[in-house]
Amino acid sequence: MSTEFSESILRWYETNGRKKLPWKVKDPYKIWISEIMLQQTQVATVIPYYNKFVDTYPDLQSLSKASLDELILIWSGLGYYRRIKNIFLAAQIISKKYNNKFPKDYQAILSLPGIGRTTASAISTFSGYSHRAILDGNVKRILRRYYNISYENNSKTEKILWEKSTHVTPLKKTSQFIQAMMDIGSLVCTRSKPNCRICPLRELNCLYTEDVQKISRSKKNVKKINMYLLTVINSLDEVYLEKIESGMLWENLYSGPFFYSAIKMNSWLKKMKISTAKIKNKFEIKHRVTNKDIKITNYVYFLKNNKNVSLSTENWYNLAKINVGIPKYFDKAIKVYRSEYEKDYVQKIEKRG
DNA sequence: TATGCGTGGTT
DNA sequence: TAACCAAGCAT
Repeated sequence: MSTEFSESILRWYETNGRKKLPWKVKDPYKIWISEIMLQQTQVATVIPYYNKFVDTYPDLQSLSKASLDELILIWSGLGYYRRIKNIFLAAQIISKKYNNKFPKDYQAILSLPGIGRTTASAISTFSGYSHRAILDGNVKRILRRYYNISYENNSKTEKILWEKSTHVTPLKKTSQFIQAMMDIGSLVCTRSKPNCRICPLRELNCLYTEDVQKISRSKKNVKKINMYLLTVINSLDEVYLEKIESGMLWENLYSGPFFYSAIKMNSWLKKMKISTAKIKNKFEIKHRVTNKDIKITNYVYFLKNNKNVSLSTENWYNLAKINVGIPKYFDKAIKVYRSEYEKDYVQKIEKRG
């Protein structure tokens, strides 16, 4: 164990650490929810989602009663929806196998769906159940700079980084230490323009001068995709939504029907007996996911009487308060539509500023 | 083991 | 604009 390293980090934490984040609590359930939300997601984005979540589901008992649809609704807009499905599955396991008490055993935590080594170690350590190192993006960046380790992303580098993290992580005040590392990573040892002047590792033989030349990684293959989206509205101000099939992007969320070719969209309209004369508006939305650049053309249809079409009567949702989880692009589409066609909505938006 | 998974943000 | 990153995990 490297005492000098950890003592320096812990001293910094005393005066500069983030000790008042909403999930700085003792409840392993709440710590778990926060750790899942924080996977690949920034603190500022998580805070409102976290507060709403623990307000709605304050404990494991309330969570275990929730349906997947309800959980997807509360997760709506946060992204990486597999995470909430795993929370749902884990809640069922905790309910049946652990009598609705969050497990204390590290291997038990690690075996829950959606929980890998870093998340298990963070939950376990923050809950006071163990004293383990983590290896998130912050810790990686600090260690790479401190030890001058290349930015290669292979299993060998990963192994070295885990060894280094375990090496510097103390067995006492472990919780404060790993929190401090993440705080330093996001506040001091930042990706661009790190503030070495105020870094606690400055006088500790940190090897950082400038980032080691990043290995020329294969060009990210971002695909440009056209998507054809249908926003079908009826005279009751309801919108037609379908559950997105498993295997698709955004599976289990709800959306207006969408297609990856205009031909398929048109044959769907024909099958549903929706006359193309009913089209009310058409506009474009740009939406980007990790490796896809999606140009969405949204076609708005208005049906005065939806008895003449073949759409199921079960799939209509109040436009002003859609009570199922929808992807961000559909939220964008609805906002554009409402701002153009609902005077009240426009006024509300203007009032809000 | 390289890739898919969402969204918001920076450079 | 395009590339890259953010409290990673599962396959």
